[in-house]
Amino acid sequence: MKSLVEVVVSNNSYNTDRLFTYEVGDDQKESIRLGQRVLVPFGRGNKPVQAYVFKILGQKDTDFKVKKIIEIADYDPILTKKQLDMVEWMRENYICTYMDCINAICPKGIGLENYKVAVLKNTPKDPLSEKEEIIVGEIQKSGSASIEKLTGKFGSAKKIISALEKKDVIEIVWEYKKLENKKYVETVRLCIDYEDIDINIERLKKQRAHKQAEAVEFLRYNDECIKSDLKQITGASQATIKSLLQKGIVEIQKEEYYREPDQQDIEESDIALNDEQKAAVRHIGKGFSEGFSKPIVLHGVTGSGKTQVYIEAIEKAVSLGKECIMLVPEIALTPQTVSRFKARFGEGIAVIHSGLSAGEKYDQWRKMKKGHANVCIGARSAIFSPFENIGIIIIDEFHESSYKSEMSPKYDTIELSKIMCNMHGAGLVLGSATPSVKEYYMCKTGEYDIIRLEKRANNKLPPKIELIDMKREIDSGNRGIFSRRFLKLLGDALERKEQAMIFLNRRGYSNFVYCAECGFVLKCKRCDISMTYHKDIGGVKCHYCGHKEKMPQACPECGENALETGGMGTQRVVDEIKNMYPQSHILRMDRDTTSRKGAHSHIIQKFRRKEADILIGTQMISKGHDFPDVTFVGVVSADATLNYPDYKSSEKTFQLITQVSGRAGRASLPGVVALQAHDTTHYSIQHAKDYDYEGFYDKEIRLRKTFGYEPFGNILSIVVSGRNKSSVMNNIYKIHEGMTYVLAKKGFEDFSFIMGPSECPMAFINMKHRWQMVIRDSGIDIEFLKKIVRFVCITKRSKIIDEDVNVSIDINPSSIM
DNA sequence: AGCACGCCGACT
DNA sequence: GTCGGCGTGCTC
Repeated sequence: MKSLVEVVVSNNSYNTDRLFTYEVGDDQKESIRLGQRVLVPFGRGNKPVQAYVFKILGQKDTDFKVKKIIEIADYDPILTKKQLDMVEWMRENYICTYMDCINAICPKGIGLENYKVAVLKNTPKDPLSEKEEIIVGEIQKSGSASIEKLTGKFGSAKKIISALEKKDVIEIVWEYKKLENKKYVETVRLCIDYEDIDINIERLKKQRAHKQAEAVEFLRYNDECIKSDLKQITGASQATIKSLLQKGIVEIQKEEYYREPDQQDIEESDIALNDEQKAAVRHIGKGFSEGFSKPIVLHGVTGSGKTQVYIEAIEKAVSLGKECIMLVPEIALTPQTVSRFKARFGEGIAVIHSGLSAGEKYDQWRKMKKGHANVCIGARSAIFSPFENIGIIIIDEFHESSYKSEMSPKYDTIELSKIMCNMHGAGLVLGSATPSVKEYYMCKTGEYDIIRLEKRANNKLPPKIELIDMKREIDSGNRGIFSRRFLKLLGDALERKEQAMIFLNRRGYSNFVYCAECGFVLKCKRCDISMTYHKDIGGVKCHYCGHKEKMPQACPECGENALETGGMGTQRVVDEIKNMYPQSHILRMDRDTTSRKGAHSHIIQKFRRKEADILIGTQMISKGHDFPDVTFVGVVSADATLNYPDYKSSEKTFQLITQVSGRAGRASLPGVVALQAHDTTHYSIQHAKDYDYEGFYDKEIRLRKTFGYEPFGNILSIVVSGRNKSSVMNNIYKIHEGMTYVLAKKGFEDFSFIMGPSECPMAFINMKHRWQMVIRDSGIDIEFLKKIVRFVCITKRSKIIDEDVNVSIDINPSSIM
């Protein structure tokens, strides 16, 4: 009988994606716990690897040999018990490995470095060669030497080392080093009595230790000074402080320090709630006393003050001693929300988003883990906050596609939130002005609760939306980007010294470059995508792989000097507006102008301070920002996103128009929206124009039902990608074959629910060919389907699929391009 | 993944 | 006869 545990071993191999049994040593029995990180010998070479304790089996016997845990890596479990359950669930449902899930949940920066070292074993029986002597000497110097260093130092070390090993002179063993990315702040303080300070200073001066005397002088009035500050202010060096330390004059204290990512200006804004908001807070609050039975959708028009409702609900949870998670689409985009939360909850806030470095993320994680933060605000990965007792999870703008992960595991944050809430007995609030059709359907069927906020918080009417038919504009001779009405409304706003926003969901200057002579279109060398012209850099860029090139002088195909640009992007809009309104100050916000850290909030701040009249941008300008002086919003091409071969494109268009329109007239001034479109008859544009969510929903849900899309059915996509096209094709067919083989064995004859294999609509991206299979769950149980996909693509992966391709599995993908 | 084992060709 | 090339398969 041995004391046994089951662990998940940390390596990214599909072949080791299962639980392994290890023995717990007698000295470890006391401290072993679920979710802990341990170090285990693994494989034939007994290489030490990290592992995570998933099950504690207790006293058991096994019919196979077990190894012993080397050590417990950290006393406090990295994963909570609930997170372990979450890992199991994700692995099962998103068809991925244990480690895919653990990597998504755990912060980076707690790692392990492995290396082989040579140590001396026996004194040699026979005399050694000259080279062997050198190596042995090197090992002797410090008792052990890493193989890597030895081979780096001496070219032929590898051969000699193995010869020495064979002679039993040395032994190769594994060593490891724990990598910890903690930041400490060191504070210096005097540890002599106040009365003795002068005596000490005198003594130091006599010793001609002026720098030290100066430092002591400074500390007399500034006790507990941060070491780096002390150095900077008094000019003291490391040596100065060290000798003071040795003389026993000062002491240094190490404290854990949490890097605080962005020190935003914190603005206090305590707004009194209106009746609707109060009712919403009451409704949510009821859950804390009566229990939360179902998710709550908070459907509030833009500007209805949803954030204030969130704050009140979180306040309530905090006062009950519970923890809260507040999810936002992309935190870098909503600094205002963060600062409002910071104003209300102060130090107890942890902030997680993609702009943070690994170290900063780790710090925020520890802050929560240690209970120094009880509210986490962040992008989708904040759902993995290591809280033990969650009271409420809020997802703001929950319809946003950024809540679906792009990387394996391709999780759906809303789905995970539901599971988390069930485990913690917490409430789930989904807020949006434009709920996704799927979730709204759940409200209709009664699976979700719904609260409506129909009034804008300031009681203002929403801005009037004017729909402008660009076809008619062309017919009447205007071939420009902007209609006359658009320019009139923009000009009016500028004349009144108010601000304007212009939205176009495409960056760059123009989205394709073509030859007027032969019709050739410039495409990316790495992708099968047309290049976008960027006037500011005088070159073309590929928006899929980031590849940049100079703009060619002549057509690469026919050699004629006839290259022209077509289509438009934000840069061209800026150019044209600048031409028409030379006096106006224009800011552009898109991925090109915000790539630098902090550039995003810089632009926002500038526009808020009214240092510019017009803000031109993409998606980024559409959400969350509150600019009180914006009275005009222009949408250059409302139907641009409508023609994608994607079943969600209508929904996305409706949402985008509604969100953008909501930017106008948020304060006392009335707003107006100019909506330009070539196809003005489309239902998503028509309903968006009238703020008619219900009308849009009715139409959309009928279409979804007809075609069996969400929420009436599920889609599972398998994409194989790789550099070698024939290998990609070969492998997707092997997966297809593997699946149909298993299905046939289970009695299936009709495989019409599997579409493809076929080339992806975007068939070549970043030097990789892409082929896909799209599977619908009509006539087959989705859980059964997942099991088969797992068997073929994960369990039997190395038997079926070649090494040179990547397989990506996505359940209900947000797009099948 | 990463390592050991093992089977084969090129060399002392 | 032996060294080391990489193909194969296993990891508690």
